[in-house]
Amino acid sequence: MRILQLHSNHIEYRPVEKEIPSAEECEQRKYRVEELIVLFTCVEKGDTVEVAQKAINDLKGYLDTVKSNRILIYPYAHLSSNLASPDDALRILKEMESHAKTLGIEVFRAPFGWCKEFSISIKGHPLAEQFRTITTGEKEGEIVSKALEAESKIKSHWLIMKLDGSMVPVEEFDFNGHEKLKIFTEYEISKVRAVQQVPPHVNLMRKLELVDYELASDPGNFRWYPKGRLIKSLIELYVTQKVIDYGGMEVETPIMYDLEHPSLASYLHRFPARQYILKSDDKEFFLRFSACFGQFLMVHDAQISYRQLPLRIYELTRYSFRREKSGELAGLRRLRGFTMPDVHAMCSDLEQAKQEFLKRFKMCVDTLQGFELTSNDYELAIRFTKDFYEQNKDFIISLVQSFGKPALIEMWDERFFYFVLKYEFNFVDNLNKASALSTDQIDIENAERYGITYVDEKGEKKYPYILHCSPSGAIERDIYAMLEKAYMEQQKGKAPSLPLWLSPTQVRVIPVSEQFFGAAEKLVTVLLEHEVRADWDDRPLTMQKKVREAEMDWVPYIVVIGQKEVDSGTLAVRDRRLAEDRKPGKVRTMKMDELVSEIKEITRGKPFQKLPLPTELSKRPKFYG
RNA sequence: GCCUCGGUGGCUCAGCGGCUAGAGCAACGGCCUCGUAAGCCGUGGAUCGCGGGUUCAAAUCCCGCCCGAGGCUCCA
Repeated sequence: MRILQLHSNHIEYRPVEKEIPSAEECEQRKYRVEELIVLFTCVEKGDTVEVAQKAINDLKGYLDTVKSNRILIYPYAHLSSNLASPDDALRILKEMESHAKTLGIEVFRAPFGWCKEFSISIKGHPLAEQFRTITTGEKEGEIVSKALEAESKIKSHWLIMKLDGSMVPVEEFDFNGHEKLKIFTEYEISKVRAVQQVPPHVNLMRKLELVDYELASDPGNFRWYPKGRLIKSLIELYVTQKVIDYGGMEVETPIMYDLEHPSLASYLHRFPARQYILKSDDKEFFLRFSACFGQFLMVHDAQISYRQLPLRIYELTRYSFRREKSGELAGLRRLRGFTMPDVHAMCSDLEQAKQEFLKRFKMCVDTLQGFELTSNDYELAIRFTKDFYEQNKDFIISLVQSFGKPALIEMWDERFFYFVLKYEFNFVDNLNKASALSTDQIDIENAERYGITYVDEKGEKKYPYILHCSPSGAIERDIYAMLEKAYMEQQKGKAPSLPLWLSPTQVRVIPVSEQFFGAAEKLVTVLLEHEVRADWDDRPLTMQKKVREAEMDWVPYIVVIGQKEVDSGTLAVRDRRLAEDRKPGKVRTMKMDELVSEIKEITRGKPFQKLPLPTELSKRPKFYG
């Protein structure tokens, strides 16, 4: 509903002729009303009785402000191109009239369905002219809940699957030795609560100058400082490399799609309230919430033979957008704009899908390993329909056995999502919150919806099974998990750190005094030539202070250079990994090539990029703190 | 979205109706030229989140909004 609302000295109007057959009966004379609010009102498609009442309720405050209690409801179709039917419009307008009367407002209503002439005199004060758009606010939510209503009735059975393949209800499982699985299970089922505290990774991401909130954007859209950008970029390269090794074909697709596109609409309307909508001319676009759209549309248009299956297609979205409710956003854990690797596999039949699924399961474990996250750091959840379980018991058991720890099971009596089987690796953080990292699912619905087919041996078109996998989960969330894990280590008295291949500075060189600036710079040059990220501290501070700051930057190797090193040709290397129990890192004596080959060995197989910051610390701005 | 808590120099925080709004860190200037987690002195820097209201007087009390966190909910 749209209302042009005018605080007027008076209005005069006269019905001239009927515009539609269903026009209201009325006296064809001149009407005049003094000292009132004129509501030029346009009823739009989908407006309900609730909208009518809300329009009047909202108006009440305005009437008090301008100290008036007289209104004229004037039907005015010209405010929208999405009109309700005349019958509906009249019904809504009458509802406004009667609702206003019950609130004690003096109401006039101009006849509906007439071509009218009018003249009006409007007051000049700042609040005199207003335009309002009224919706129920819950409108979209209602569509969602209706779509999901049937689904929410379907019962989930919560179980734990042990390594021998047996399943017990969660209440009967002995969680001794599986504390994190217990926390995760409780989080999934009952949502237990934690203390009030800023998530540790939020402080760390800012102190380390990686990422920060951007107040000028929508909440949940972050700014990335050089060090954070480097880390994110390295992870992006790393995950992409993993997927290409597995056989993924990397593509790139648009971030926005036509809201009215036929194959997108049905998928989309399941969750209509979570989109960013973008207007361009008179069209509306939504920002993608996953890579599915672009890839499915691309595969839809492709000629695919059974010989080419499984067909793996991959994109790393920068970004995917989900307009999560504001209360759900939390640091890097839950964002509105995030980076998501997404690899789909089209498989000919269930047998092929299962084999492929297993292969990808291993890829996921392997990918997280690169972040130094192992099965000790996350919990497996598997979700499936009862039917699927009955027919594929051994397969599901093999997943749990391959994982090596008991897993949380959610089993449904009936299928209500588009998938029959899904798993995630869930990270449990310092606040006992769980969030999914890697995930994969077997989708039996979307091939048909998107018209994705392949040609089988007999020359017939068939719908493939589609697997949806994110081997790492959102990149931001990987960083969240690493920072949260580092914080846990710190609580245990260890030095928190990032994996060496992700450390923005791998080697920090600290000259003992200005006399050794030249030597320090030379060391850095050599390290850079070997593709080691090195920098040196040329600021006018004491050496002790520089060591301290390097430690607070989580620099893995700190090399102090003075007369001794210049004379001996060796390096004094303070090794962060050797720090224990809040004691400073041990200093090792090493040759340059030993240090380089140690770093090369530890970072082998991982991507490398230069640090996008000056190598002299004095030339770096402080982005935070 | 709802409920609760918070927002004070770049950062962390103190002040919670009444002197010119403070401290530490950081920045800047100078001294110091240093051997593995904070050297010393000085200078500049604040529309107290934004808007409105109450009051002789508002960072402080009230209302609305914005941002963050926690809870509820949600997580394709």
